[in-house]
Amino acid sequence: MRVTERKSDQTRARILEAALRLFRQRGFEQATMRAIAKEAHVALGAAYYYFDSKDAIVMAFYELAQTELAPLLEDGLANTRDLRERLTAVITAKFDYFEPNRKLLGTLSSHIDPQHPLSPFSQATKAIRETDISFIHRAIEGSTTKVPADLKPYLARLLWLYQMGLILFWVYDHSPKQRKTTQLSEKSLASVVGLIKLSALPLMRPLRKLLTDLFDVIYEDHSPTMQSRS
Amino acid sequence: MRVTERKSDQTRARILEAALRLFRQRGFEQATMRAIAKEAHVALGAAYYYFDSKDAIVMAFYELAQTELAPLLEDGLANTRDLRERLTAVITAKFDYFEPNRKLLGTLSSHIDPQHPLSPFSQATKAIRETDISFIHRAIEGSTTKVPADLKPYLARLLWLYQMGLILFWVYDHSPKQRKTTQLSEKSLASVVGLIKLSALPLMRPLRKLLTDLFDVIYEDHSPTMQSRS
DNA sequence: GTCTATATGGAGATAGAC
DNA sequence: GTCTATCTCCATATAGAC
Repeated sequence: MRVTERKSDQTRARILEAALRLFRQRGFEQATMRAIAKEAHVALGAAYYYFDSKDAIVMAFYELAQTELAPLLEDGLANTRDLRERLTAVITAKFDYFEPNRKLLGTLSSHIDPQHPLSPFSQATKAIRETDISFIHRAIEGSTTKVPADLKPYLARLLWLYQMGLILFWVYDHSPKQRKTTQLSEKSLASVVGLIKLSALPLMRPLRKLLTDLFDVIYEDHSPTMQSRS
Repeated sequence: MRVTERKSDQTRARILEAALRLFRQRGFEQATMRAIAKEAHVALGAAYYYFDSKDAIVMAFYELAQTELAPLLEDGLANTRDLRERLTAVITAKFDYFEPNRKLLGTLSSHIDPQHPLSPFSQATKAIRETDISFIHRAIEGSTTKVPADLKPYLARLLWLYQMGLILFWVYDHSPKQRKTTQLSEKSLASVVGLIKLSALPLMRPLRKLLTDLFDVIYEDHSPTMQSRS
């Protein structure tokens, strides 16, 4: 029996799909585990057999999204070497992919707290986050734009944060077809790329330093360090 | 009987205090209405007599905070005319005041969604928000720093957002005594004020335009407008 | 008007039979 | 693996005493 055909995998997938369907229709809180189980034609206990908790379903959604998104991001990066266009491709791919689940992402954005497992900044989502950042990294690396050496180690994370901000705005953007987000993306992206190019001027070194210093403070590790005695 | 002595006001206050105490001790979700009622030495029903819901208690906390914060902010603005110092005073006053409830603010920051009543961006908290912004406005107006005319209508809201960002960071800052936030505030505040002064150069006009344009997109009203025919 | 006692209904989660 | 039956806990509602 091939692994991909295992009945349990199908059931699991069915439950996940049912959950996503309900999340979309009625939102996260309204979609109770009972309703999800019913929608998937399994008993409540079965749903809990496959997913430890309701949050675990969300985690599975994150992982599924990353898997499905990867090739789309690949495609986006294949077509151009212009930095602005590359970043646009990455962001647009995400908007397109998440469009059906925009409202779900909305209620999930409640979890800003890095301590909460479902937060995009949490330990639990670290692998997903790092993969995501690596796409931004590649968008930069494969472009024709030259990035100053002192800025290089920071830029991908910086742009990732920027892009998370756009997504957050998008999630709560109630304008028709999220037109405001489109405008905001276009205008701000042009500025951002403009600033990156400007920042390459030798004159701008102090400003770059300022920025990277701020970033160092934010990411600085304050947790009690292990005494290593090699 | 003086209004301030009404027994019901005392009971109400006692419930609010009990709630805040529990919120601080165990966090928002763990502090159940039952526990709050017990802590306040009233029956569960009494708590609901004074507050329509658990969220209503939080709203009362917001309002209390604003009332108690106002004179502290006044003081902060009375001592200096330097813009950086004035902004620092406002932000520091808030950090100091909210220190005991930092974790509570943390769980409340879940409500980023402007649709949620408890969100700092919601309709329900608009009055509080506007008062808060007016303090930033006064910090700017009473300072010696000259603000370009085209930037003026935007600056208070812009700095308010910036300051909300700092508070958000502070709320999740687990470094000892929130030292990271202190560093971040100091460094970024100096830059911000520096940028404001720089932005006054005639040369910088296009950059100001860029910024205000972005801001217009964000705040632009997309809701169906009433046909007014006066 | 103020408050107690009790009820409702639904949530996430689990134990244990099949 | 999958089910049924059940647990526990909660926010909230209400009837009616004082």
